[in-house]
Amino acid sequence: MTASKTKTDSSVPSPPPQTVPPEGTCTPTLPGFTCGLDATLRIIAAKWKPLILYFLAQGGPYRYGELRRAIRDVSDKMLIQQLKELESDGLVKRTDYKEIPPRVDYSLTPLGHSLAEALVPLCSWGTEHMEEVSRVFAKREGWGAKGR
Amino acid sequence: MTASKTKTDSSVPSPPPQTVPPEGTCTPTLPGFTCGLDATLRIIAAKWKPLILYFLAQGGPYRYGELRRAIRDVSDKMLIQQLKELESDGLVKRTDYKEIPPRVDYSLTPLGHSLAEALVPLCSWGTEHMEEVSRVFAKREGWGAKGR
DNA sequence: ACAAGTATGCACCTTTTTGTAAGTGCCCAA
DNA sequence: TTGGGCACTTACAAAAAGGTGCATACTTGT
Repeated sequence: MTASKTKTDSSVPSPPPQTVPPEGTCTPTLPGFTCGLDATLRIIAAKWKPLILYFLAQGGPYRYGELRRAIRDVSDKMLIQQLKELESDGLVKRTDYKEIPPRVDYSLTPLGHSLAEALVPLCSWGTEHMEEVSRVFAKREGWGAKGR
Repeated sequence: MTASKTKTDSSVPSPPPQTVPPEGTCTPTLPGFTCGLDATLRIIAAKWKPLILYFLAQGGPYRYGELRRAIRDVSDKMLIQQLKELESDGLVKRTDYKEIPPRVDYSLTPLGHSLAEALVPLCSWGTEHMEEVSRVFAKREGWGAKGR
């Protein structure tokens, strides 16, 4: 077995050969998160969440249908589902006008805004390196059955 | 591009009801990506990739085993798999010393480095808002069967 | 000799995530 | 009446993603 289960550390002979290297930069402040990045990822790691946040960040509040059309290829189910999670995580605010033909809109909370801002560099990176990125994808798709 | 919805307008009632709103900020330069963020996500959206990049970014090159121990809970399969993808995507460089007991190490390419830097804000966000984040998780887990 | 560590490969299987299609209640326009 | 839009909801797949465990080839420590 490889060392997965932290069995009893019965390591006797030469136990600390290499210590887990970087320990400073990431603050393991709270239980469960290895570092800030880890914490962040657990909140936005979903296919459409970053896009939703980013979209909401750049326009004012959006109505459900607008978002739906703006974010290409997202389905109702996914959009609603992720909006709900974002809402219950305190990143997005949902406003229901309780009107007869339904009218609802979504906007960012301050927390959501701050996260959206943290996403900006990623967006820039993608824009700046888009050629490389698309080359990568050409490779993946072109080569078909192997890479991934 | 704040509030305008392309209403250039058609006073004509029917056909173009609402156009996809924000079209400026994200540069839809290349086919397939709706914006830079989209492109970036397609490259790093995997459970361990951001963590791998981030780790590699803060120490020099790491040997396979070190990474394995450093990134808690990752399995051999996943680590290797994602390292390979990162390698073939040009973000990570693998150096095989071809020694008898295998010895290999991984480091970031310049491209990988730039991406890792774009991840810094996310890491900071997580660190800064870790309390909120863990509250969110307490809710999710505590409430069990409903939320998510 | 035997266990353990090194860096992977591979087959098999479970869990998560995402997608598809259809349906709801209500209103307006043709 | 039919059709469409609005904002969702639900049941049922399909597809990823992730995990476990065994194997390799070789060395070193016990």
